[in-house]
Amino acid sequence: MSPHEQSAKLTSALEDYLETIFEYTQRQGFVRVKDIARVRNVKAGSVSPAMRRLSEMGLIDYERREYIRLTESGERLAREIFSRHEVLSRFFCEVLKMDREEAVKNACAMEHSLTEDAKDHLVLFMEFLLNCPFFDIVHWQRFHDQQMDITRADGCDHSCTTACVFSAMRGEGMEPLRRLSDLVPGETAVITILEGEGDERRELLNLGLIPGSSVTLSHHHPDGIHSELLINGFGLRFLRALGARVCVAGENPSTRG
Amino acid sequence: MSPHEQSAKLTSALEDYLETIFEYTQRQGFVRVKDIARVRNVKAGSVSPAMRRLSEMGLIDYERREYIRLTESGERLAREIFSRHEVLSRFFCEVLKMDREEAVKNACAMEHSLTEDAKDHLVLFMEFLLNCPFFDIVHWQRFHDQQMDITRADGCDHSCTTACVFSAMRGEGMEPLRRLSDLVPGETAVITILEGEGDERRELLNLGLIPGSSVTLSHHHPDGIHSELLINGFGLRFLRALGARVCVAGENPSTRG
DNA sequence: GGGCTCATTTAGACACCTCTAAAACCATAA
DNA sequence: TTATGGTTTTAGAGGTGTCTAAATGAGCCC
Repeated sequence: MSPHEQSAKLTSALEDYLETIFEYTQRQGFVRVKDIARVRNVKAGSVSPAMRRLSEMGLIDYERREYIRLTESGERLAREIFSRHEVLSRFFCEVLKMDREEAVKNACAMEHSLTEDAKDHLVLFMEFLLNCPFFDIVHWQRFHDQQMDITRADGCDHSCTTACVFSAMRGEGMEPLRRLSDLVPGETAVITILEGEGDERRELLNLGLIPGSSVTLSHHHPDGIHSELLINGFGLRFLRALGARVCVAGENPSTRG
Repeated sequence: MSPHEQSAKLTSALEDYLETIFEYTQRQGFVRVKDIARVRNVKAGSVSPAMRRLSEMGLIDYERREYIRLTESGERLAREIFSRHEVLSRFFCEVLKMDREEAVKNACAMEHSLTEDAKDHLVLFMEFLLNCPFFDIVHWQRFHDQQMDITRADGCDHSCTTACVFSAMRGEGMEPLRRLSDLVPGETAVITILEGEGDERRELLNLGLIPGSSVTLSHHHPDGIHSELLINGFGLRFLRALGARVCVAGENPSTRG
């Protein structure tokens, strides 16, 4: 009856349960333990105590063995949780152009830790993209598709294509791009493009070579095939051959201004 | 010595420990239990068993009561985890323009659930923004600052300003925008802008009124002050007065194409 | 060596979430 | 009314991660 602990923070598991209840009740008006267990892929024995706790918190109306319904405050909270889910999955799906399924999977896992502040900024950004004529979705779409094709390609080297696309976008014709491997000791630059495909590309990322990162080449290793560099203060020894796949710009590009 | 379970998936807590060890050893070459406990804000008694497990997995070199160092495979994995962290915090900070501290806080909490696929797409998007001349960072910056000022304002109604900014961006002069409250029963539209400030804006979001969402007005409630609508299949009763703060576009805007 | 101090480990508790298996409950059919 | 079958709850156990408090170890000064 009384909302005992309405202010207490929910655990992620309880948030998930509440969200499932919301989604289900939107369709049916009520849920049973069995439904929740099925949707959330757990056993009914795990759901039962969770319902008791949600009920004690005043978030659901629940008498043992009866239908489960949201209270008013429960629905408000559930919509709030669901809104985090929606913002994230919409961003992944519609802005980043991920597969719907993969987008939702990520959103489900990340939504519990998205702060209000982050949500505010993310939504504002999406509003901007939705309305700004200077963000040319056509270019982004084309670039995305082309890159994704490349990562799925059969090993053929498309780096020239990539450079082309970027050069065209920059309005610079076919002017050659500088590479990480071109840097001289002591020189600092910003990473702008990774040209690797698939796993090779991921290897670059996993080493910390992330677009937007500022890198300083410390020195070439005596072995002649490695170089040492500093990425945001972290040291890294890498194969110079790999560095040829990393494009850099001499000064901070416009996005950082 | 031997990497017993190198393939076993790490829990988030162990990932955090490994990441902390990485960051610390980059500066000092080694870490002690005490350092980790301080940085991660836990007691030494909690760190100890975690180090034993990481050691059993072959990710760190650790003899009881000695310094902690990463093994080769541990460092590789740590860099991979750190790369997820970097991608996310860079996105929050440099693209979404959040405060560095808040950006890192979110990244720390979300990094453990960012899949490879999501990271790929996010990085690709950042590459695009870094290089695309059609994404005019100046407009985004100005819009961001203006909106953020609005949310921090003292309650004065800036909706005209907001409309102005958007109209200018769309190159439409001062042509009036349609509102959610203007929809007639049965009509469908896409949410483009939320004009509320601070908590009012959040209330809209928490109800599910998210930019990009498709909404269909079901009917006006007999009480005259509420309306019922469908957002992506979910029902919602809302105050029509609130709907005046929500801008909509008749057809899918360009971002969805 | 003795004693001091600090770091680390261990042990015991608690919380949370999950599972399985068995018991309790309920509705419906015979 | 009784039997049956599906649903839900309970009980017990395991895994993870945290804490506190006490025990252990190591270094250092006298």
